[in-house]
Amino acid sequence: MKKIPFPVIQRLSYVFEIINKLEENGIGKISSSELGGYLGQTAHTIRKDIHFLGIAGTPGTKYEIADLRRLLIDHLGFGEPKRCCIVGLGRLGEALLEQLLAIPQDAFAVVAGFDSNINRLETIRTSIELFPAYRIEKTVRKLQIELALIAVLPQQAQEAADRCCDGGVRGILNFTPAVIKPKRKGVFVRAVDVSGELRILAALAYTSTANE
Amino acid sequence: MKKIPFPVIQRLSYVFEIINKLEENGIGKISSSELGGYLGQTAHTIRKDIHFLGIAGTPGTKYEIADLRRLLIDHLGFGEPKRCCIVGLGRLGEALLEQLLAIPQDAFAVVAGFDSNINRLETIRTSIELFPAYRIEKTVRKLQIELALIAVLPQQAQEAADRCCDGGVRGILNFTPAVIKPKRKGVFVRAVDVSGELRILAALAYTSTANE
DNA sequence: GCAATATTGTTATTATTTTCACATTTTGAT
DNA sequence: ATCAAAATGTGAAAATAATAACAATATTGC
Repeated sequence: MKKIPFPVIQRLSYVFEIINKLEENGIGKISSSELGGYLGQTAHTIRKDIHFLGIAGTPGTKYEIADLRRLLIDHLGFGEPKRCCIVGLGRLGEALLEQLLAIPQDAFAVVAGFDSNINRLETIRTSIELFPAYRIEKTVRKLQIELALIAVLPQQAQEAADRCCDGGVRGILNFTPAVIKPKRKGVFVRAVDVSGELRILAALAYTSTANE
Repeated sequence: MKKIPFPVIQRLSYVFEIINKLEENGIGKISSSELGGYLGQTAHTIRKDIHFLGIAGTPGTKYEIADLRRLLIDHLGFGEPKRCCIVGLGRLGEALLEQLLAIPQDAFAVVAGFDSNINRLETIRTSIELFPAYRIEKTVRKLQIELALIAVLPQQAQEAADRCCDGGVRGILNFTPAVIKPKRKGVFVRAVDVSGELRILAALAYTSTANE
């Protein structure tokens, strides 16, 4: 199987999100140009992307959403819900938990939360199981958690990530300003860097006007 | 002036963050390979990136951080602090506020917060000024706010963004799952899409093992 | 039935981005 | 002084990604 380039993975992930919503609304077919509209891309790009999954439709007809969905599940692993945990249940961690539980999606299941402050664990009311931080490794392994959201203090971010790696997660989403390096090979890290994003926005706005 | 490609802007934004931290620690020089280490990039890439800013150093010597800083300020507009506001002060908005105020940085100044719930405005204790949502446009204009963080409910995201656009912001950072389209030309939008990021992580992990 | 239209599959082209290679220059040790 | 090591500037090459072009196929309306 040929490796799928990252930008393609990015777009196809979004395509999956879109067709799921459309399917809920009872829509059964969609064209590459329609998808392009949702993504802000051309129909060419979409077709090329889909082509990485193999043949998905027949010329002259739109794509069957069910077929697309099946291909995306097979090639990108969007099958059974991925088990996630949230490490750090401060304001941010709680907000993330709320957001993820609010969206009715079968793609992700938040199955555990961790915090180093025991008192904190007792004050939070939620449907998921909560554990003290020292039990991250064992719990991650036991519950077969694949993805971890890190929302602790920046100073504790690397340690939290290390414990998740030890437990066997496959991906880490880092919400702290600290840089996290995966302890094991095969663990992917992505960062949600608020001030970094702001800086990029500022630079985009500046360079777009400075050029005139 | 030649247009700077987006990936370069992204990396240079990060470089700015790094050299600021180093400068605080009293470090005055840095090499392209050291910077590359921080960014997970090669020295070649870094040099090429810096080259978009013009000549920054002299062969044989490392880069003077002060010079780099000056160039980044001139070309990417990282000069005076950018004024920001947060729209939506639920758990997420409050967490963002906390995070931005906690990091001692002169790059961004959060100068206003908005929420449609008046009671909410009275219960939050913070150093910044708070306003009801209907005053977004006027306040943004009056305080010359350039960047807006949108943390409202998804259903209200587009409307909140529209008001910010009317007030004259230059960039919007969208924390809701909803897709926001800028009302005016010249306004940049970036999204912090948690489930999207999770999906990408899941796909990366899946494709990396499926290939073996 | 047939032409017109819309749609996908596929190849080719172009543009962009990354990587490499090397000349030039400074620093520092011997 | 001289040589080696390390660092930047810069142009070329390679890899990657986006865009375009077009052939093949189905649908629709008449």
